[in-house]
Amino acid sequence: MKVSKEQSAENRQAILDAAARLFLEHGFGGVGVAEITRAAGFTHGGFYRHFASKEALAAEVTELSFARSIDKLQSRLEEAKGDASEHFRLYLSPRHVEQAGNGCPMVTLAADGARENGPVPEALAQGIALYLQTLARHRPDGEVVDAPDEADKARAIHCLSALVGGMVLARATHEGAPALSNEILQTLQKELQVVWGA
Amino acid sequence: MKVSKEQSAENRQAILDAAARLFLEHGFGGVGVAEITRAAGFTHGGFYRHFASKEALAAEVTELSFARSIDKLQSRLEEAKGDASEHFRLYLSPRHVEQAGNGCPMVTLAADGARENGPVPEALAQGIALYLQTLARHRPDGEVVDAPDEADKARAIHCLSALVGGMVLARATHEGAPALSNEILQTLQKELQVVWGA
DNA sequence: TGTACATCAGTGAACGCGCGTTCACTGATGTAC
DNA sequence: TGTACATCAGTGAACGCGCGTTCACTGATGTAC
Repeated sequence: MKVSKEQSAENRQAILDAAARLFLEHGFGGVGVAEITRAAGFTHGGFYRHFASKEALAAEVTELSFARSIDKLQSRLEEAKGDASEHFRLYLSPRHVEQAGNGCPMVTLAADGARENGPVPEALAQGIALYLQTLARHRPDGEVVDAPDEADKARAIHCLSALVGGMVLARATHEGAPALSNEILQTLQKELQVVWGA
Repeated sequence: MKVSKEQSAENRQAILDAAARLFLEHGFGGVGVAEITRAAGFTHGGFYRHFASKEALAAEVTELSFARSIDKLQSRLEEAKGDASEHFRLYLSPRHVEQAGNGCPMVTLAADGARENGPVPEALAQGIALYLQTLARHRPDGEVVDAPDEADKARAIHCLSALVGGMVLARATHEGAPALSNEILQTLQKELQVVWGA
């Protein structure tokens, strides 16, 4: 049966939200179209009324996840007036280790998506560039600059690399070596506070 | 036809080597048993004389890749008498961005393998733990200690996280934003030299 | 040492399964008059 | 405003394909005598 335009738009968003969560949890290859639409409350046949292909959905999910991640980063930095420690604390939390579905797209999708063809790698590169730029524009003293200098960019690259790598390692050791997983989180929090504050 | 024991052992190793390269390039899900055995010079049917399953192969590849990576790290640190800058230079090189097949297993396999079931996650956690321990035992002044202190461990976690995360980001931006990809490599090299040397 | 035979590494066809995608169909929506 | 009809979101069966795995077979290896 046909549904109203508003309902259809809501349903499309429901598929997108379910896909974002499931892709972040299991990777692009780890979840199928049928599972995604089922999670959104539909059957798989109607999927192609909303998206041209699974690949197109993956690209849109990438964009959406980065947009949400960057919003989160920006609001945290602005609330704390440039103090990034709260962002580090939330990023490097056990919750973020366990709940990948609402987490950072760079941890789960970057390695995966870089190997894809089609529109995903481009969305990925754009997302990373924008994330880094956002981070670089916020200085430790609370100032927000339009054109970050070399030190701002270096600080952003340093912190983001350590956050992403640290989360990859913390997730990978979470089951087999949970003590190490926690040590990685705790240690990076202290280390990055120095990097950011210096 | 049957082949000699020596030949058979060589063939098994050829499959293992081909699998290591292909898994590191395309991830565990991105390459099939048939492609792996073909790359090693055989047909897929004989695969199961050497390995119980694709999963078992993946676990062995994980162990092998970590062993090679840790050997590489150790010999580089020992040759340079504790100066890690040569290791950072090689790790953060364009060659490592482009040739994942002979590169660090943490960049490609960690996010992938942590989501698997079976023996892979365990091998992954063990590999990361051993890699970190090896790094922590080598001090900047060239001393090699048996029991690293807190500062040694923090240094190791900090540097490894940034290396892995940096490589993930450099790979993900390599096609879509090559200038940024290079900037990440260059910046991290300088930043980590400070972290290591401090 | 020579011979007869059991072993088993490798072959290639076949199996079953899950996946992305297509399609005929349904029936509520939205529109033309 | 009311009615007849075209549209199209969603359904569920079906398709084709590639994958991991199995299996009967081959023939060189290695062993028992």
